[in-house]
Amino acid sequence: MKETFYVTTPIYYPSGRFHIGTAYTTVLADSLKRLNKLKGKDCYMLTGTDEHGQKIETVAEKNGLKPQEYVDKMADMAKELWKKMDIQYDNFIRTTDEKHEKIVQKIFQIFLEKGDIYKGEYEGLYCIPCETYFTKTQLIDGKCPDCGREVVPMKEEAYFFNMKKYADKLLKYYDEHPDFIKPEFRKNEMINNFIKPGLEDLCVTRTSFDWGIKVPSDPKHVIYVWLDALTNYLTALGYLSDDDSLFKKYWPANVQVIGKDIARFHLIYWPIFLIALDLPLPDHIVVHNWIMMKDGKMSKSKGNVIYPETLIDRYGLDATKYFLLREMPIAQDGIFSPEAFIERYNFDLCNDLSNLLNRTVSMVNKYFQGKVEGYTGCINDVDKELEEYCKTQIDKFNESIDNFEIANSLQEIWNLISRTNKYIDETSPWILAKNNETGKLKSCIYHLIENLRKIAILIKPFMNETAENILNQIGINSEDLKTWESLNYYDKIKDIKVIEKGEPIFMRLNPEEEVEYLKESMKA
RNA sequence: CGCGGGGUGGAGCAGUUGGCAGCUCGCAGGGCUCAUAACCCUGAGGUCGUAAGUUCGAGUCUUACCCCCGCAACCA
Repeated sequence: MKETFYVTTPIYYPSGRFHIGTAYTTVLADSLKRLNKLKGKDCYMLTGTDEHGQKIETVAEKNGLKPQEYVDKMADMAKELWKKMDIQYDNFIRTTDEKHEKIVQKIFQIFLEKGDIYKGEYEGLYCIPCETYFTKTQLIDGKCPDCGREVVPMKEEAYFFNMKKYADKLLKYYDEHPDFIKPEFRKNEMINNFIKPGLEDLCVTRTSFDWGIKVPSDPKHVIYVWLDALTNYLTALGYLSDDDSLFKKYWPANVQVIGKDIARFHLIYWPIFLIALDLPLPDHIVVHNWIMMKDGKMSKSKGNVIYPETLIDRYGLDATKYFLLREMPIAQDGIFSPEAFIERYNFDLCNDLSNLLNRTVSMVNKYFQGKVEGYTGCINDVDKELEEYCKTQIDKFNESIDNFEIANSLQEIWNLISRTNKYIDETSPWILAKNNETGKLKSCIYHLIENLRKIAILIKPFMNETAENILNQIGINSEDLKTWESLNYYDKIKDIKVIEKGEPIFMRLNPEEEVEYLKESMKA
């Protein structure tokens, strides 16, 4: 049986239009799925929407809709965006799915019976008009961060999950699985800020609104966000349902991708729920940082919000994905700026990659009527060095990927692209042609084509269309020459014919015009 | 003294175990013509936040101080 790979995104809260950060998380997960699929694994990717809660109730009302009507609309919006972005998810879970709701109730009952959940009182600072609790640190000048009005101390009956009971087990797990949390400093953040000072129990129900899953044994309570939301990763696979074959096949998850805003919930509460359910924990939880703007956080009031559609519609999906994956380090905030986007596009995609393909295809046509017969070995040290460099870069790529450093792994691919461009100057094929040094010329062309083939395979998980385009232009049709495994050999291309007139896969953009365009679109 | 991350040529960043300070962009000069004002080469530019210490030798270790950022409990 094939090795399985289960990757998840968070379920997104559809209280508004998805911005580029949401797209980034999803692209990251999708890329990991595609990579592992290419490596031959049996993959399953989950995404979805988190549709309950106070805020949804409020936003729906503002739009003159019932909560269910509103979330139906938003789930469609999400699916449409993921379609546009060619996200290959296998399941889209909605927390309003009846199947999900039933299992959440079941899980709640299990915890209740085990004594992990108990009834208590939730106390906090409450904004009456907003019907929301806030903590002291959330307040702005001591007032409600949403509406600016006074908050009052309130309490209500609520159920709590006994987190304290599991704190030691969680620490032990962290300790025994150093790769569980990526990057590692997030783990220390959790330990120092929350666990070491003494974990507080988590409130898992509310009575102040009812757009949520009811507690079966006490229906005036609805299950509050985290127990409902986090368990989606299990319910989506049919955990505790009549058909749990997917769960048996794919659990535990290999990688769960999240943003830093929900780190605490995924790094503390989620593993504890799993421990309490006596289930194995995921291999890795990858916490990525945020996409910031030059002037700080994206916000509508600053007029600096960039939506994925803006970039995709004008520059294409692959360019958009490339920028996100290349520019956003996992462990630091990345910065989006129109200038940076256009620079990446022109330098990396046009000058380096597209140009390499273009000049190579042109030479094969010019010197050999578009034909490449086969491998003729290494004619000289330059060839040999190039082959070795290629191998090294693939190793480096793998190393970075294993650490979820996607930006670095792309960097390694681009180093290979640059090295290949340099190889053309080192071998000067136009001189070889002039001097009728056919043997050397053949070897040079073969090496260029072979490197392009490898480059295409390496970028395929991140830029599928571009990869296919490259392979098509250099005439690689055989599926055997498109596999991940085929990165291991150098000599298998035989009797291919490149496209007669290669179209540039990326065309240079006018920086001034495009920066202007992006700035305008961000204001709107 | 809450915990953690960081301060490296004009900008953005790499720098595993201490051993001649690198990358991308920008700038200056050159090369080539297969390709896109592209591609390739060379050069200028840094007392690696400040001060002291350990060491034959520190961006890399220790201590103190200055500055920036993240986290700090129910916010998806």
